[in-house]
Amino acid sequence: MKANVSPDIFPPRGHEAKRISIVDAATSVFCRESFAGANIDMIAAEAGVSRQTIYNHHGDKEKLFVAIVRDLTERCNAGIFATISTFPDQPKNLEADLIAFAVRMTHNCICNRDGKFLRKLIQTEGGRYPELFAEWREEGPGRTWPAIAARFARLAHAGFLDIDDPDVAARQFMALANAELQTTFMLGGTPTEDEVVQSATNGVRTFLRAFGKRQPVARKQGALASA
Amino acid sequence: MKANVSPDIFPPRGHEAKRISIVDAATSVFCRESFAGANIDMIAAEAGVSRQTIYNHHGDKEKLFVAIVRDLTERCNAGIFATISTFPDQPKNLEADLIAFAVRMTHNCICNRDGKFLRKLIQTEGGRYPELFAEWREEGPGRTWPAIAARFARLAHAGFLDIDDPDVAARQFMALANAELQTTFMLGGTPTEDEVVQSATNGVRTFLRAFGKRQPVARKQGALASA
DNA sequence: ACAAATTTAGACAGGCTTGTCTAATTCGTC
DNA sequence: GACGAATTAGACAAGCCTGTCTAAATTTGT
Repeated sequence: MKANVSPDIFPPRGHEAKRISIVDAATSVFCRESFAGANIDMIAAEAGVSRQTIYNHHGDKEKLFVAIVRDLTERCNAGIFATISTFPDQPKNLEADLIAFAVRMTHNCICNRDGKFLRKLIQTEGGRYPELFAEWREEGPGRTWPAIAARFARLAHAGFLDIDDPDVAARQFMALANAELQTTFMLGGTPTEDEVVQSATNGVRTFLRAFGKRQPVARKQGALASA
Repeated sequence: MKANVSPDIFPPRGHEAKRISIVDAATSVFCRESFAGANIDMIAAEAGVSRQTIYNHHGDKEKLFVAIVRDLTERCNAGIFATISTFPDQPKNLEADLIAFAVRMTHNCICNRDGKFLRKLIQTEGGRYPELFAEWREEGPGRTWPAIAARFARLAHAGFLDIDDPDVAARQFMALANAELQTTFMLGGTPTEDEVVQSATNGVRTFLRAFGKRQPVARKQGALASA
C-alpha cells in the first residue's frame, strides 16, 4: 500500500514533536516519582498530551521506561565524549586547564538535566532491569573511562604528568574533582557554580601534587619502563 | 495502670522481637522496591508477621518509613564513629595503616547492609522528605566529616602529613579510597574484598604522593619510610 | 477543500493497595 | 491452668492505576 510516495520514511513532524515531549515529561516524572510512583496521567498532563497518545506511541509503561533510559544513555554519552574532546592535550597552564576541564565535565555531564536524571534512574531502578543497565555500563562507563584514561596517558607521555596507571589516574581525577559534591549529589541536588569550581580547584591541586612533574616540563623520554 | 510491678518499663520481649523483625523487613523491602513500590503485605510476609501487627506497631506506611530511616541513620552513625575511632593516630607504617583504615571505612560503613540501605533510601526518596533527610545530613555527614578531618589534622600536626585544609583532605581521602568503586555503588552492588583493598591501596598511595611529607626524593618512589 | 491519519476526552473493567474491622487464636505470666 | 494482652487470618470498602475502547474533534498532506 503506500510504497509509491517516498518523502521521509518517518511520520510527520507534529508526530515527532509529541513523541519528544512525551519522552521529556516521562523522564522528569520517572525521576521525580520512581517507576512505581509515576503514573501515566501525570506524564500525559506534563507532556500536554492525552493518555491514549502515550499508549499509541510507546505501548505500555515499561516500554516507555526502557525507551527513556536508552535515550538518556545516548544523549549523556554524546555529551561526555564531546566534553572529553576538550581535554587539554597541549596545556598552556596545566593547573588552570585541568581545572577548567574538570569544571566542564562536572557541569556538562553530571550536573546537567540528562546527567542528573540518568544517574537517578540508575540508582533507583538499576536493580530491577539488570540487562538494561548492564547495557548502560558497557556503553557508558565502559567506553568513557578508557577515553579519559587515554587522554591522561597522552599527557603523561608528553611529559606533563608522572603517571603509572592512566586508568587509575583517570578515575582518581574525577573522584577528586567531585570530592566535595558527594553529599549534594546523593540527595539529588545541584551544586552552585562556585561549589563546582571550588571542588574542581581543590581536586586538581591535589591531583597535581600527586602526579605533577616536580620541575617545568622536561621533554625527555626513554626512562619510562627502565626499572 | 500497671504501676505495681516494675520489671522493665517496656513491653514484653516477644513484642520487641516483632518490632525489630518488622523494621528489618521493611528496610529491606523499601530499599528493594522504593517507597511507592513496596507494599505492606510484602513487608508482613518477609517479617513473618500479620499485616495488622504492622499497623498496630507503626500506624501507617509513611510513619513506618520515617521510623526506618531514623533507625538506619542512628545505626550507621554509630558504625562510622566506631570506625573513626580506629584511625591511626600513631602510625607505625603510615601507608599500610591508612590503607587498613580506608578499607575499614569502606567495609564497615559503606558496603555493609545498613550503609547500602541508607544510601539507597537517601538517593531514592531524598526529594520526597526534605526535612527528614536534612536531619540526616546534620546528624550524619555534618558530624562525621569534622570528626575525620580532626584526625587528619592531628596526624598533620604530629608531622606525618603536610596538609593545608584538613576538611578538604578528609573528603579527598575518602573520595580517593572509593574512586574505583563508584560504578558498582551506583548500581547498588557490593564490591569484592579484593576490589575494596585495591581501590583503597591506589587511593592512599595517591593521597600520600600529594600529602606525604616531602623529602628531597627525586624521581624514584622507592622509599617512603621516613623515621 | 477533502480524505486519511492522528489526537482527544471520557468511560470502563480489572487488578492491586491501603487501612479498618472482627472474631478466633496464641502468647506470656502468674 | 487461667487470665489478659497481643497476634492472626480474613473480609471489607474505598481509592488509585493500568490499559482498552469509543466516538468526536483536530491536524496533515494533497
